[in-house]
Amino acid sequence: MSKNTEATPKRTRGESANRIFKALREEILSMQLGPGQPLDEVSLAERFGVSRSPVREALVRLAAQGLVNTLPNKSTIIAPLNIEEFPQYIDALDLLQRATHRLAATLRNDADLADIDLCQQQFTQAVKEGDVVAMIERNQAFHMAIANASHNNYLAKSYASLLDEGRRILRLYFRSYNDTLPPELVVEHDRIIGAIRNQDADLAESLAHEHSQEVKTRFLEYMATSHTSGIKVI
Amino acid sequence: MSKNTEATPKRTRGESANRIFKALREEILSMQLGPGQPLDEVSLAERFGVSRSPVREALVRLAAQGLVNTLPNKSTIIAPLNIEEFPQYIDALDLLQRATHRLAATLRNDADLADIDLCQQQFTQAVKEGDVVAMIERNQAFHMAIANASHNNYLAKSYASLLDEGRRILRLYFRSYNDTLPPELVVEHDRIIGAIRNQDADLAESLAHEHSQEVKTRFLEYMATSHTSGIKVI
DNA sequence: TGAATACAGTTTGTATACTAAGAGCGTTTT
DNA sequence: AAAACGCTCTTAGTATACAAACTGTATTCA
Repeated sequence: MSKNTEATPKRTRGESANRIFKALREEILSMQLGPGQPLDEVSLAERFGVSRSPVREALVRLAAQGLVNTLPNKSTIIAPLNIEEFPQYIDALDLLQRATHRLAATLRNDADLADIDLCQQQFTQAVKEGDVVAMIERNQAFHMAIANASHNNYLAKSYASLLDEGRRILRLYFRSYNDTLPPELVVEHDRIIGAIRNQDADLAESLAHEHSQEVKTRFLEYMATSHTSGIKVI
Repeated sequence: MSKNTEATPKRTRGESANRIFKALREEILSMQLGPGQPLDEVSLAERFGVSRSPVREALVRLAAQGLVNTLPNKSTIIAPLNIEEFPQYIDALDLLQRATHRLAATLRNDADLADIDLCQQQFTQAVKEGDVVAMIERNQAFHMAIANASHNNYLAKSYASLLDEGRRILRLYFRSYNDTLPPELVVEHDRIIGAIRNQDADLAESLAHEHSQEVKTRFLEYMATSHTSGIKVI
């Protein structure tokens, strides 16, 4: 193993715990760190070139967000993603998505629209380049820009945590298709933008609903597919 | 066979941070610790008889829940509750409350109903005794029992964080009326229980909506009341 | 007199040291 | 030979030590 640490030379005081938190969070959400994988405090400290203290702070924050599970006196592991709760997840996502997108259509201002456009632009770019990880991230940013345009922090915060949870499932889903990206996602986003720009709340909610149901359908199809049917077991 | 560790009272290791977290959380939500009040790590460590390490862990977890704000290199303070966002808060609470209570009416089982009944019993007791802090806590437990009966962890978790946030506002509200408790709250809860027991989803949602709107109306009336109108300034 | 700076005190952020709780493995005891 | 005991090793939880940043005050200089 390389002894190369990720320690930054400037290391502003009070930022190292935050730095580790964001780095680990990104690796967990992008599935570079798989569910169930143990996280050792000492090796993390070595990797980031700090002591265990900021590492522990980062782990506590990750645990508070449900991204890792702390086994008392043993280790902390990447939180498993329980696929069996997927229908419930979609129900919750659908509700919050409809609510935020409907409110956004009513309450959005010019600055909100500009933010949304920018996110969509970056999303489109990621799809074009076939960068799945970036696409998932930009997709989340796009919907969060809309949620912020709803001007309801409470709904936006709940919605954000659901989108976080979903990033790992989406990663799993696209990975199963060798990371090919369907370009119709861009069109769907464009339609949502149009509804919000025209302040058509009913249409925005309806499109948000279709969008979440589409995710549900696609993922359930993927789950129903037998990936081992071509393998002879006897 | 492993030993029954629950029986041994010396399970202290690994619990002190959790103990401090729960104690501080309760004091914040019950407004014993007022918004804006600074929390000093050293005095907290002295108070709980531990070092700063578990205290810091508790503070980090509280910060993750939004109950305290960490000012870098300075202090952590109890998070201010921003009354100006109250209408947005009620919007969010209303949405999640309707969703969870509707789902609960459809999906509840006998164990759920027993839990809800127990919470309502404890809530009634607190109202009878005029114990406002206990009443607010039991009210939250009652609605969370219903949310758990919805069998959707994602919605329940979002709803729980909103109820947490609301505990402080409710405390503020009742304190302004010298902690007198209106007994009709018990009746409203009983009606909700009836709808859920009868699996009347529409009624359960409707009652949940009325319930949240009632909180909104009462609180806005309270906010609109001029508490200084009897004081001559000139 | 007023502003700027240096100094001291306080408190957080990080590093390190110490302790206890499990996990693995070998030895001992029937 | 099998189960129980104990040894060691690893790792998390806690305590303590040290360093950096912010606050306030007092002194100095214009």
